[in-house]
Amino acid sequence: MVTLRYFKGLIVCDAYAPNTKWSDELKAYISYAYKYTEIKKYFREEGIDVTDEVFNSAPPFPAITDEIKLRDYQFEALKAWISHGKRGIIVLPTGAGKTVVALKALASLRESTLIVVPTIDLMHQWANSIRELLKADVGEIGGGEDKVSGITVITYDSAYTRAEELGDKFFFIIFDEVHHLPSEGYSLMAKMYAAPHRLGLTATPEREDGKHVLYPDLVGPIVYRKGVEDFAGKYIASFDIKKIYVKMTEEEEIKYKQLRQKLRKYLEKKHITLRSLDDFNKLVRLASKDREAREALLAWHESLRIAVNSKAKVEKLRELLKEFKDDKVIIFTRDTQLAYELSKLFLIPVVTYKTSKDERKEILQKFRKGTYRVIVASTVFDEGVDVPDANVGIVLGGYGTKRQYLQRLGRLLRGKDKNALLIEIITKGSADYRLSKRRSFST
DNA sequence: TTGACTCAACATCCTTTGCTACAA
DNA sequence: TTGTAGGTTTCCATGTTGAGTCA
Repeated sequence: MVTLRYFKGLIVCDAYAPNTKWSDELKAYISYAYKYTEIKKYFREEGIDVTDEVFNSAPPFPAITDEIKLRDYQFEALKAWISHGKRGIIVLPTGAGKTVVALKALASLRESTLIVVPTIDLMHQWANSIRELLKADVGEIGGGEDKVSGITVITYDSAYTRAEELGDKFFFIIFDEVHHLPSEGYSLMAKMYAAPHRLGLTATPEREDGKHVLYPDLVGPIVYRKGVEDFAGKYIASFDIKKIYVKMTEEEEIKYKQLRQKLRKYLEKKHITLRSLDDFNKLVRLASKDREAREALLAWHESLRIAVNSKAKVEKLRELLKEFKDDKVIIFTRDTQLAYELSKLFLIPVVTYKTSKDERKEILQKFRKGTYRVIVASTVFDEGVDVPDANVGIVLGGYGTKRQYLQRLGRLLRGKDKNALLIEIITKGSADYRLSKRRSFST
């Protein structure tokens, strides 16, 4: 006879099982809570009786009304997840209804559920969807709210700081925007919850740091995947992508070359070749001690800024704003400085992380109503913000990641009646061109 | 409750154009 | 002569968010 208990993010048992280790402090074998299912299965297979006290304090599942109708692909996704033992990740593009699939899973499981989301905005959005679609009572934790219920929505940060206390209260855990999960702190959090049933949702599972390989251990494998190209024109708007190339001014080009030269000289001197991210990090480490390295790195930053924010882009933008004078347009920049400059120059509202909550809300509302036709944003809208439909997006600058690119495109695809257009303005012969190539759609 | 602050965590950051020292 | 590793176990900048604190 073996007893399984939960203690502060750990499963505690009085006999050995694979994945456990002896704890002198607790005088028992322990493991991170997420190994709960495996441990229990092991004892069962060994013919050992198990007294399971792990979920003794789980809140009851509330009364719900389930009238959710799934589209074909949503049903397929759900089926795939169930057939993988109710563990795994569903990849669907923005606007294809990931939330609905998750709510259907929740409604069919009827187990106490925790939904983990990256922002407070998303927390409220999920809670509202649950109230509307399931007519259920819902708890919220984060952003000043603190109510645990049989269905609870929580921020990643709160899920992390309160993992010890909440890890034994939910059988089912949903990670929205699951690409956040593999980071150091959050992956530890995922291990401290005992929930045997796990569902991850994202449009963009791949991470720049390669840590997406951790998914199978933390959540389960990718069980269903569809991209934006599978749905364009059907469930989300059809779209076109247009690239416009511009050149730096003579002045910019001279400055750009000077800065690049500075970087190159330093790299040559130190026999460093920038071939991988590791090489780059080497330079960053050097810059913390070596003044010359720091200057070389600053030169790199500055050269990138010049290329990404070139004057020709602004002039091209002026033309485009005239051309699309009847459309709803979002302009995306890489840094806040350019966002504010464009706001001043074209007299359009701007949203960055410096914009107050109230002001942001007001701007988005007016954009939704049509009072504002054009808005400019830095990288704030890249994720988790419910941005009203626009049909034209103009990218002046961004990262070299597919994730950001897809997320920005996703901002335009919410409404399916209009054809969306994403225009990228790129500075030729510069680092900006390489960034654009890296994030480019056709891999 | 709010507002203004600070702090911590997370994400991005590369692709050019083969050196030097040391061990086997 | 040929092959291989080249730093320490953390972070040059900027952008973004959530949580916590204090008035």
